[in-house]
Amino acid sequence: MNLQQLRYFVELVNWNSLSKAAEALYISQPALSKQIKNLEQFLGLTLLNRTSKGIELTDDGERLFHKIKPILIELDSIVQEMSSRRKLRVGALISIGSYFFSSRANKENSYQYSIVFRSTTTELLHLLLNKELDAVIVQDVEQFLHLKSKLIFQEEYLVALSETNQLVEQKEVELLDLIEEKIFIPSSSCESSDLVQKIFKSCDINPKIYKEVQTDSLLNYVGEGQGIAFFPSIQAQKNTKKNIVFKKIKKKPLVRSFYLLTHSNKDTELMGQELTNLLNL
Amino acid sequence: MNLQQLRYFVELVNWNSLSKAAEALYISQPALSKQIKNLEQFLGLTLLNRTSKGIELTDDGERLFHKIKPILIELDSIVQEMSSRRKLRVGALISIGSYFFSSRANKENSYQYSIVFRSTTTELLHLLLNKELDAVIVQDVEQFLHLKSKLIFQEEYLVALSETNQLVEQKEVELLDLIEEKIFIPSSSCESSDLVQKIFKSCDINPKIYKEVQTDSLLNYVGEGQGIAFFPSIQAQKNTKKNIVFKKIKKKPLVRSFYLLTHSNKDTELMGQELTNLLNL
DNA sequence: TAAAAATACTCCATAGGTATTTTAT
DNA sequence: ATAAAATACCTATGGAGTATTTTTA
Repeated sequence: MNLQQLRYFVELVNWNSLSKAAEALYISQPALSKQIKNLEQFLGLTLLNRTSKGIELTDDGERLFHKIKPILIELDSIVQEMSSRRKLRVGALISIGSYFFSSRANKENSYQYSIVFRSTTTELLHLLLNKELDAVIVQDVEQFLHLKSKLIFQEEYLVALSETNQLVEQKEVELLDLIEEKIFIPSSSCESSDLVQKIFKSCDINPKIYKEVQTDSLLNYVGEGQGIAFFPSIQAQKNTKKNIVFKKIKKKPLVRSFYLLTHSNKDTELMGQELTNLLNL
Repeated sequence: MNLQQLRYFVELVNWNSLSKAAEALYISQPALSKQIKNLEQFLGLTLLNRTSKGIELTDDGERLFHKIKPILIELDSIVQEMSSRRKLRVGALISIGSYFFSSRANKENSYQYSIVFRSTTTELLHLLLNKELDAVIVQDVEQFLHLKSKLIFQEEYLVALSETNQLVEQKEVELLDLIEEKIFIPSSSCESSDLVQKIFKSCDINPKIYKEVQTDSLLNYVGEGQGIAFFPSIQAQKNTKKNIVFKKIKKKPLVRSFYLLTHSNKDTELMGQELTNLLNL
């Protein structure tokens, strides 16, 4: 005996026909027929009288129905109540999250989401697919398998220049202006370094790229006038180094897009506006 | 979510270890681990804190436990009560049943068994294997697949002679005395006709066998002195025809055995003595 | 390093599907 | 003849197993 059989039986009582009930349950008539028979065999009772014009409950069937229906209702309400205690578990990259979520949201737990941070997109997707997370915020992954996707935010990259660089005179710079510059990118493959390399490759430009380790170090190199680097505009806004200037790039060739990935559009809706509020824009 | 997971969870609470609980549940530790995780995923909650020295319930786990346990207990009691309404469904051959069961047992339904009659052993076994019956009474089938078997009754066959036959002088007859007689057996293959033929074959005796249709007709032929026939002693006792004499056969070469076949020895025990009472011996 | 839990895989039971047959009106 | 349920057969999901790895006191 299992819950499914009991649920089938209780629904069945609303109809005087296995076929109709099966339709209402979105299963085939033989499947329902079999499950009801299994239930009868388990109990050792006949629950239905079958006729060529439908079915009717036996006395035992009536008795079971009246005893089981309240149980199922109570069980459902317990599940609902327990599930309502659940917070939507959102995952995001450490590199994104630490910039995007206000400390208030993170610490006071005042939203109905709990947020966990992981270092790789792969790990986040894995957690989502295993349903250990309800949603993940990923960069530049618009589609993945069966997951539902929603674009939640786009952000351009700015170029960081030393204040001694002659390009600081221009209001905005062209990508082509930068081909003679030494470009510093994070050494470990990350969304930003991947994006930069991809864009240059797509333009058939072969710039001088120097890999460095830390975001902080990148800024140091730039500040010393040794080369340039690219930063998401939000990171640029947080910059405190005085000898560094950020310039927009014409036509915004470098843009990162954040997508919310979930299993169901319902979850996406649920998070909808609140997620935007959560973002520290 | 299913009942199994909930039952596992409730049992688990009695232990502070997945391994111990798994042992108590007679399943492997990984199986329990996975099911509890599935339950957690379904609810979107963490029910257990896992440590390297065991587990402890989270607040959500505590809450679920206190809500679910009474439900499971109630469900079990409903199942038990429903199952107790079940009568053991016993099947028997028409040919046996109409002789063996008193009309009182059959009609008043005063025993806790319901009895159905079928015309073939095959059909009975089929119903038992499909669990549409809990037990069947079969003739001369001692074992069948995994079914549990219990010998409940044995009965010898008597030979029916015309009162004009010279063998009526003897108190008992030998099987060999009968080889010159015309032997009437039912034409359609039944347990009795099979048995008679089998016994003669095993003795290397080739008697004159005449197939007839009905048991009643057999007695008519015998009464008219045209030949002999074999009958189970209980049928012999019921005979009302005055010109027929029944004689025991020396060494009881023709005996039929009735077995009770069930799925479980438990059912056999349950029926035990009461079944014997039920038999109209 | 030793325990407990989690993971990776394999296997098999069974729920559910489609096609067909049986049954009763 | 028709409508409903039952049966036969097939497929695929998931529960449970064994072997192994990970974690943490």
